[in-house]
Amino acid sequence: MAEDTEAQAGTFEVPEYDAQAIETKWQKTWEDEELYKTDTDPAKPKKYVLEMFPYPSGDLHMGHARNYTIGDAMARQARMRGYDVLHPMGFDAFGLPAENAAIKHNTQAAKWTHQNIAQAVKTMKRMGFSYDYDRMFNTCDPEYYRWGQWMFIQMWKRGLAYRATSPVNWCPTCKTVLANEQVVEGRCWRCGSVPEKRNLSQWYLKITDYAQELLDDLDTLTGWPENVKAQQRNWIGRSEGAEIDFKLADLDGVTPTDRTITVFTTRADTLFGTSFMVLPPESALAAELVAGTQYEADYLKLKAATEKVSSVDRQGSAREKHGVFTGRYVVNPITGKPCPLWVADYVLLDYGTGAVMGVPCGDQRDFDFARKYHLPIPPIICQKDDPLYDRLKDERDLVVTDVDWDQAMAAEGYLVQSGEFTGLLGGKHSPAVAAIEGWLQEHGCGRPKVQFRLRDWLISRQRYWGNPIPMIHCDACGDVPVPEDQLPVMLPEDLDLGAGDTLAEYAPFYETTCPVCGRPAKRITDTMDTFTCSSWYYLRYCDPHNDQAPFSKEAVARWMPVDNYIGGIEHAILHLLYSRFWTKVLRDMGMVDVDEPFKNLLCQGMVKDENGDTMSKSKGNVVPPSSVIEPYGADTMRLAILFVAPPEKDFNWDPEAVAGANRFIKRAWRVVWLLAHDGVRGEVVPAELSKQGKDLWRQLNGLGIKCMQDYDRGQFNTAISACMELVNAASGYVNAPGGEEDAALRWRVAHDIVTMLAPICPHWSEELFHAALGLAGSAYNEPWPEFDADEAKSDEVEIAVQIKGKVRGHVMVAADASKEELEAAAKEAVAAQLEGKTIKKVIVVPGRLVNIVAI
RNA sequence: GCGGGCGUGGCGGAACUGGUAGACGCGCUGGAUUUAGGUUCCAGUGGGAGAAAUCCCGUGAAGGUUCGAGUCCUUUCGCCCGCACCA
Repeated sequence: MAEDTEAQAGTFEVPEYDAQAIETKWQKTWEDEELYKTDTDPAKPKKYVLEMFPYPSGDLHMGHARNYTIGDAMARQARMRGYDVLHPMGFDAFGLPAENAAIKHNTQAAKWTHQNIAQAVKTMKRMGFSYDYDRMFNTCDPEYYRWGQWMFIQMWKRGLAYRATSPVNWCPTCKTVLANEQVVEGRCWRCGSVPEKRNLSQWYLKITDYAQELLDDLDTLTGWPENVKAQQRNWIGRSEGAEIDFKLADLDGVTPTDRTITVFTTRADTLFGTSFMVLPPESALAAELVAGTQYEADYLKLKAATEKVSSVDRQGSAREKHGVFTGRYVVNPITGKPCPLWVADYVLLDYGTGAVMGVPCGDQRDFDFARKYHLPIPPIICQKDDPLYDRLKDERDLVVTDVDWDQAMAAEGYLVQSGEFTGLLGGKHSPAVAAIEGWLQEHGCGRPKVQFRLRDWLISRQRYWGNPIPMIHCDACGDVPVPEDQLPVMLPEDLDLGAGDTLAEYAPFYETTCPVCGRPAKRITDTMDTFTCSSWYYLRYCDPHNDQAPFSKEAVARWMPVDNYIGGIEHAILHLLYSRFWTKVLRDMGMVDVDEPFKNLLCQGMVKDENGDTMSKSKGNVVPPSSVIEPYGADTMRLAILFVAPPEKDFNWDPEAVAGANRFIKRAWRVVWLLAHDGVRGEVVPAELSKQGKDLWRQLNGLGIKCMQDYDRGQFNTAISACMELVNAASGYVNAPGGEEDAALRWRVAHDIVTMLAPICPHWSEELFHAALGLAGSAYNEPWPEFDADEAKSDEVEIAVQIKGKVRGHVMVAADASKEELEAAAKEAVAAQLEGKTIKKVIVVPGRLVNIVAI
């Protein structure tokens, strides 16, 4: 009988691995059978796996391929592990590139967009991604953007959407305003132009209402990478301090008036050191105070100069500060002394109160400014070992002119010349801060204040290809929302962008009547930032065909939050912060029950070229996915991408690594065929296996468990390496197989290899599942194999014998040896080296090592 | 300046809660198959010494805790990323 088996194995010819034929065949079958339709079995636990949807600017690139391969492996694995899986895909279809392409090629933005989408979908299908295409939508579909408009109106009703006039970032190239988040390193996030400051009437969403919660809830996001959370904390920029009221002095420069100017500071402890106050050039108050005075001309010059200097130049130059005196004074509330009121370009209008108390001793910027304009630098903080401390600690109001500093004092130190507070320890959150804030509050001229760096989200864009803001401006009634039964405000698709048509000048769009008074009125022609569209798309996937509401509460309750969200780090602030905000707003509207939309976040690393440079069309170093799919197939591509590095790390494209992945897939193909052809489906009885069969069985269980744990951790590279080890072991077995007694084992190992690799190489697995294993149905629906940790243990293990922590030998012992037996065996193994030494202590770690402490 | 992360062979990377550092792969070396190249298969591959058993050194550097440290603590050097005149 055994002879027969061997003879068969010898003559059996393994079919060739033809990736192209296999992949096209199964892709068609999967589509015909709707294999990836979302499960709806409430008895099962759910898993929502989502990859950040793409902007359809052309075909998919390597970054997309990596992103979606990671998500697909997660989704497939979850399904096989018994989860009800939601794994959708769609397109973030509004945006400037489509509009620019339409202008350039004299076509329509919609047409260009849909062509790109068609191509991208084709590539997604070619990659074998398991999306539920029935749930696919594009944000430019009226059925989708309708609800974005509806949500805007709900926010408007709640006071979370508003219109305001203020200095905004205007990109001269994109011809639209930008949100703060979209000005990256002082430049437009999309085109790199330096935005201008313009004073415009724009629409905002009140994200600042949620600043504290957005910050606090970051602590609950244990499944998010630290750097993303850090970036968001940074961006929200919470800072604890105090507001302090200074009275504006009368024209005599001494007598306090009724007008106050309030500053924000985190360093109330340095109040005694305030020698001037600064307003920003844009300040309306400053303009008013200098109007008609001798100081006005200089002020206007500074204001004009500041407007001209871009934010990039402001950072790039040596940061020289410019200022002018206003001719007026303010009164320091704690000393009663007058301080000159200046205007300077280093103060920001929109942070804090837009006014700063100048403390040159404690702040480098104030110090630089004081030096340049010869303002006093009163010492109010120093170290106890500084001779200055002894000189000043008991004196009051000493004018010190002989200090020889070239920079402000260290942030922490002891107060001097600070009245009753002299001697207290000063610094951020110091006793001195608390004491002086207490004094201010008691005297009614100050109060604690929490300040955020985060500004409201500017969402209006002066562009065509976006979701129209559903508002109407009526001269009589003001801004009124479009009635909800008239939604969506349809974006007209017959504009001739090539000829310069814009929404603002397109009468058929903007001409309307006021829904309140019925008189002629004008539609708002701004569209919404595309990030509004991507702020809730993950909710729509839960219920994509709903035409009564954006989604049903039940559907969202079933699937949210997203369990695994995968995408690029470039959205660390923009999309991920906006989506968190949007979710919280919808929660407060009673539409969703979750506080946070994304439970686990994975920011995949970049795919760079062979030299470590980012791939780009202009550099000509782009490796398109097709260059791998065509010669090797999608499965090799997927395997290579996941194996070469952990998902969150950048990696350099390496053709050798791809060839290696292809080598493995072919080797595994052969091994599976040989095992399966010679195996029989049935229960493995470990006790009856051949010797080499027992070894293989043990390894199967051990590696199966390791592989599963690695999948759970999202460590695909090591999950694959476990599969490789198993294939290596099986390959060794095939070269010297056991007999009939191993038939069930052979089949089982073949089956498990196919199953364990199914999330990564789905076509390869599906083909073997049917052709080699002779099974019906789909490998995608195959339950994950069960492994037994006990079966992974061998009877004997090799343990290390250490002397004082250094490995000095190895010894084979029974796996279930007692500590005493281990110790005895270890001592024997290194007896020679223990000679003449005294054993102080022996540490026994069963299954691993024995450490003998001997001197 | 503030915040986050990372330093392991020739390379990508393993080592999950301290327990035999370098799994797995790439590359390289030798061998088999082949007319040859390629493919495939077998063996080897951190550095140093040695014929070998074996020994010494090794996770950016220096200290520390521990029977034992890539892993924990302190200091330090280097690199990457984010924010930045935010008061």
